[in-house]
Amino acid sequence: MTRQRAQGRTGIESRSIRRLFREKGIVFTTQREQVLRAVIEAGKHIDAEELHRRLSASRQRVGLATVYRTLQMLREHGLVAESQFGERRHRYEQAEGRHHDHLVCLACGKVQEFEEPAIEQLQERAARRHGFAALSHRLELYGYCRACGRRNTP
Amino acid sequence: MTRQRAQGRTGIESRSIRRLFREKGIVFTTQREQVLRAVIEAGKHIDAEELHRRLSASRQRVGLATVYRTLQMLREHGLVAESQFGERRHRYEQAEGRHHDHLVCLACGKVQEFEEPAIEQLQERAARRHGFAALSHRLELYGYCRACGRRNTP
DNA sequence: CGCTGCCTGAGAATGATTCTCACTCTCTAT
DNA sequence: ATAGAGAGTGAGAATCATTCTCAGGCAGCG
Repeated sequence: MTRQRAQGRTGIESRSIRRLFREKGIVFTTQREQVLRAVIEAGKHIDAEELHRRLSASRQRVGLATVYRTLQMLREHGLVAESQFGERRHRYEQAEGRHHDHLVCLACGKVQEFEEPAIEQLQERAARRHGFAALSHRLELYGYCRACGRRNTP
Repeated sequence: MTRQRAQGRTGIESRSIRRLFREKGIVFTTQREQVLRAVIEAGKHIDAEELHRRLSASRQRVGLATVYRTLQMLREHGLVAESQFGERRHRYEQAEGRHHDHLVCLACGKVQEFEEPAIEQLQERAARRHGFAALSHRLELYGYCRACGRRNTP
């Protein structure tokens, strides 16, 4: 298979993951390392089962229960982000420094990301107005992407 | 476009629901009437099972499967709105003319609604910038409500 | 009023996620 | 290093919201 992927973007060495975990107070195990690495390599919006499948195929076997446990733990530590696009299952991606939201196409299912800092500010303002201290949020727009929109709305 | 709604508060007569269904091309059944009426009477964020419980207690018995089927159908016709507040189950409410979003308290679980028309506009703009035709959206802010925030962050 | 076909209900099925618990491994203190 | 304590793991069972199945019912048209 392909070699250790692009060391620049996704090629986190074991040593740095170990250190990352230590900094966050997370006990290091190879399973946890594998899961985090797989989420990062997947690139986008992967679900637990697919993650489990990939891990079983290559590298070391990791139990499905552990995949779920680890994803939840990584989420609590802010290392992965969880979304749900009107589907039953959750999807995960590496938590970026900057937050982004999602455009979900109802026709082809494609999910694209977008950022709109102004929205974030307004959200914060709206929350504050209600005496609410917002920690995180989830914003998803449902509709038709460029390709499908052309097809469906003449 | 007739603004015939709010017959008092909950007192929608059978006749108007019948007509409403007809206008939407929905076959009228007493079960469907009961479900819609119960959602409206519940007032806020009720889930399918609770709805089923209430219907079984009072009025006519309605099967759980029918509750689910009907909720989905009413949602597709824009008569009820569905949300999911980080829980497993979905919650439903009467679809209002104006859209609103939700503030979900991570401590006490309380859900309050808010409106921020400016956010809606920005969303629309962001979507358009990506060639995306937005039909609906879902925005939830997670954090601490006024009461819980005082307790947790002194 | 009688068909035709959509609607309903009870229970089974589904499927994503969580739980259980015996066993294993990590980490810290020796 | 090493051992001991305690947290992590895996396989399968359990959970549980939701959907499916299909025999029997009604709605609505003619």
